[in-house]
Amino acid sequence: MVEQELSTEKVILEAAKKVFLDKGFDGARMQQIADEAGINKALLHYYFRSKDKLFDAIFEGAFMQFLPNISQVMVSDIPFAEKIRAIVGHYIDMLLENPYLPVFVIRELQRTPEKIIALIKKTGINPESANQMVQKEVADGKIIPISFTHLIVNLIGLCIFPFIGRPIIEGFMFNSDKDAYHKFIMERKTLVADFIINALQIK
Amino acid sequence: MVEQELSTEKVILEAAKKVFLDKGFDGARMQQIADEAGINKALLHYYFRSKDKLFDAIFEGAFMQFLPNISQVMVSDIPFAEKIRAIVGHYIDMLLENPYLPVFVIRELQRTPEKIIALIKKTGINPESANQMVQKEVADGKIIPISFTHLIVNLIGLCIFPFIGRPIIEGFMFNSDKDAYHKFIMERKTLVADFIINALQIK
DNA sequence: GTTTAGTTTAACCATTTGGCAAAATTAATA
DNA sequence: TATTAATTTTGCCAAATGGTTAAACTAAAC
Repeated sequence: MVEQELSTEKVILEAAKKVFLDKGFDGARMQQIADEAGINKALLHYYFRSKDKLFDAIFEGAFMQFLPNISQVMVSDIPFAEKIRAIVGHYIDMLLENPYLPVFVIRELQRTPEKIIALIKKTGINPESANQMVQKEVADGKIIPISFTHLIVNLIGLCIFPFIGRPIIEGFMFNSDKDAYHKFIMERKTLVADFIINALQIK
Repeated sequence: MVEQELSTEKVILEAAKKVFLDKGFDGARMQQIADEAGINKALLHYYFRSKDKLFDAIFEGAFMQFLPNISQVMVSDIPFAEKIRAIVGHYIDMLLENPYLPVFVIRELQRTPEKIIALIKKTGINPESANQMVQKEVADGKIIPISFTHLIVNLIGLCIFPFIGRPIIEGFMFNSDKDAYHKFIMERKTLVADFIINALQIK
């Protein structure tokens, strides 16, 4: 038989993701997840023994989404400036679709840092190729001397802060004008890339 | 008579600040705060009727500390580049002394955004003078066209992300080498300012 | 018709917030 | 100094919250 509707497990995972993303582990309630999924609390435990296990089931995916995939773009055969534009553009697009992701990851990063470091290491992500790519640009005199770490920290910081600080930016700087905030984010897709490219340029 | 030791209220506030900063409202426990203060749990309720009230008592101060004081520097009579250096330098110094502050504020900003927007508005902070200052630089052709909002969002994002992302940067990029992380932050005091100044320069 | 997976109801129980009255301490007054 | 009043602190417990489990029920599969 064809399952036309989502399986219970999927429904739970989706509900859990929604609630955990919004409230964080400490703020989330099993009851709220059950309500969101349209089932009862006990069923959550039938599928995922505990709150912790349920959380783990959604966390890895969410966290992986959070990490920008730098390496792929960095080793591709396009000019350096285009690489920056591509990474920033894709990353901000992802953030537009998952605006709660940064706050969620940051919160959990503070709660269980070791667990998350272990997760990154497990994935085998390796910044070495991207690092060498950047250092070659530096050596060739194409960009100012800067370590890969500083560069990537700058890039991510510039991309995520508008999402992290949304309440302040939208509520205070834009007097709760949602459209103004959205326009602001859209502007940043090119503005941030240009900002970085300009900052890296040698005078 | 001279009170050589801190009053009970101060001790409680300090303990509360420490625990709330680390764990957030949802993660903090009254018992833990009492332990930290070396007093009885009931005494917390005697001084501050509820967890909410105790939280409010520490929040405003913490939040105000988080906001960089831009206006003061912006209207001062020094070259624009020096203003950027001053703001970034002071802000990173403050973050070095209060490394948990950004995550704390971000977490609570997500939990009760309205409350915090109201708080900012209450303080009467006004970005207008700083805004005009920046727009004059733009009009005079000293820097590229950029809105004050984009500029300040860039600046804050560049400053706070290394603190927010510390576990990843220190644990993953620097293989848990604390000294390397600290050196990295120190480098950023000048690097971030230079990065911004360079990015704003017209070619 | 028996077994099994999925689901619900109901309850349990640990944790945590918060209230209250008594005890202890400090300050004020006779 | 003794007494009284006010403040601070403690121990204890009520109430609520929230994660977890047990038991019962349903429906599908064999």
